[in-house]
Amino acid sequence: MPHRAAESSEPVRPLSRGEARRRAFLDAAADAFLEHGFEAASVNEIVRRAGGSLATLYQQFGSKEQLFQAAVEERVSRAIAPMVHAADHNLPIRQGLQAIGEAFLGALVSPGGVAIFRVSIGEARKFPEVMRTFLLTGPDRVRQVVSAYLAARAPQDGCSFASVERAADYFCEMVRGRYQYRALADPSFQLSQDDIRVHVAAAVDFFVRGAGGD
Amino acid sequence: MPHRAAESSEPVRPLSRGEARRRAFLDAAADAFLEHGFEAASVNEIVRRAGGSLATLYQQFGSKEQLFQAAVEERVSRAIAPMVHAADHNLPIRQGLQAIGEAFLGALVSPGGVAIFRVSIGEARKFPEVMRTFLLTGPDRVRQVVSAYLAARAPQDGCSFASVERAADYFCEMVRGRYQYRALADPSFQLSQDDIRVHVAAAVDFFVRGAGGD
DNA sequence: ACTGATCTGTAGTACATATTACACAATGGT
DNA sequence: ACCATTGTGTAATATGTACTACAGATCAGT
Repeated sequence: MPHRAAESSEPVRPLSRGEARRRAFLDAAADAFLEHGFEAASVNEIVRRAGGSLATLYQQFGSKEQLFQAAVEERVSRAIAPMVHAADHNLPIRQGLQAIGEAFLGALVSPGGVAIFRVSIGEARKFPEVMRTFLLTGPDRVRQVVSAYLAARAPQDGCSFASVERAADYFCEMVRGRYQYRALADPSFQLSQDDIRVHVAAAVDFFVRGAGGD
Repeated sequence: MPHRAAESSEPVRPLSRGEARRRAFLDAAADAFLEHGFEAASVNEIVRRAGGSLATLYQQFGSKEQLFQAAVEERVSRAIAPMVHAADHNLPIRQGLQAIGEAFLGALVSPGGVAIFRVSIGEARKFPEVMRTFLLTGPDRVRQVVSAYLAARAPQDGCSFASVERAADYFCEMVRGRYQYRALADPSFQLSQDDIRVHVAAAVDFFVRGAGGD
């Protein structure tokens, strides 16, 4: 037994080399799965792109299913991070919602966001865990951010709601609007920063006036 | 050449027998594709369920792709029909929106609706036509119905909008809310008729008050 | 530089599945 | 009742792909 390693059940730091390969595999796998879906993506193709060896991949992940799960979940949680920082409780209601809404809609219609959405939903029956992760770290997290912001800021701006959670829900769905559908249907569909601003501003206006603000 | 058939290029009525087989194929195919997705569904399994013969299926549809397209598109357009009849321009705004909203949300979270949504989006990259059909006969159609209803009825109930189309968009998205996500994530998720009523009523309330009604 | 472990490259296995070929049975108009 | 057309059953082809086996290269710690 090693005398310097921690006596706990830690995996003894299989760090540098294996970890690098693992990262490369995960990245290539996420690309392939997000582009083609689970069934249509080929493991050999993933290895070819990642540069490693098929044997190593199977030693590290065990099966195509587990690789899919790991790759997509990692990509999901990474894509959401920037959105959380858009909430600033010191901004007045219209500006605050505008900032959150723009970050949200921008992520939704980005190619990466569309791909994640598509594959999470498309494979949800075979991989309920992936869908669960997507929901928890995606829509639910955003709703939570909006909800916290509304609770903290809405009263001093004259807005009130029967239920803050429901109001946050409504706001998120209004921002999504039809644009996510369009992006899902047409890969060439793009929203400029201006489009996003305008659409979010309209939603904020409808929302704030409905809640008694201004 | 037959002396009674039209001299045009009509397919000479291959009616009764072929049409019956065709229906059976389409139905079994839709079931399989909606359950497993395009890649994972097996043509042999479809034939086994439909009862016909593999050769006939290929003679009628040509390929798995074309079968998928025909089967899913037919199922899509059939699922939407009942929703259109929920719009009654003589009902006052709250009742009218309530009726449309209940029909909409009920269809969205029904097992069939969830399956159609999942497969349309999941296979949208490989089958953009299916996604297009889904959008046109589904969300777009509902928005159109809501939009027409609002334009016809909102003024006499004291509601006004900067843009009727956008307002219709918002209403539809508010009704969807988080429930469609939940249904997508959890196959056992169900909404009772009461749940639907309550959720739609809350959305109608928020929407009508935001638009200056009541 | 040496050694034990880990990664690499290639090739092979097992299996599933879309698609076709062909001989035979059922059908429907006359 | 006949006959051409169309559906049926089975089996074969061809291809792709997940996964494994194994010999050799590459690395990390001493």
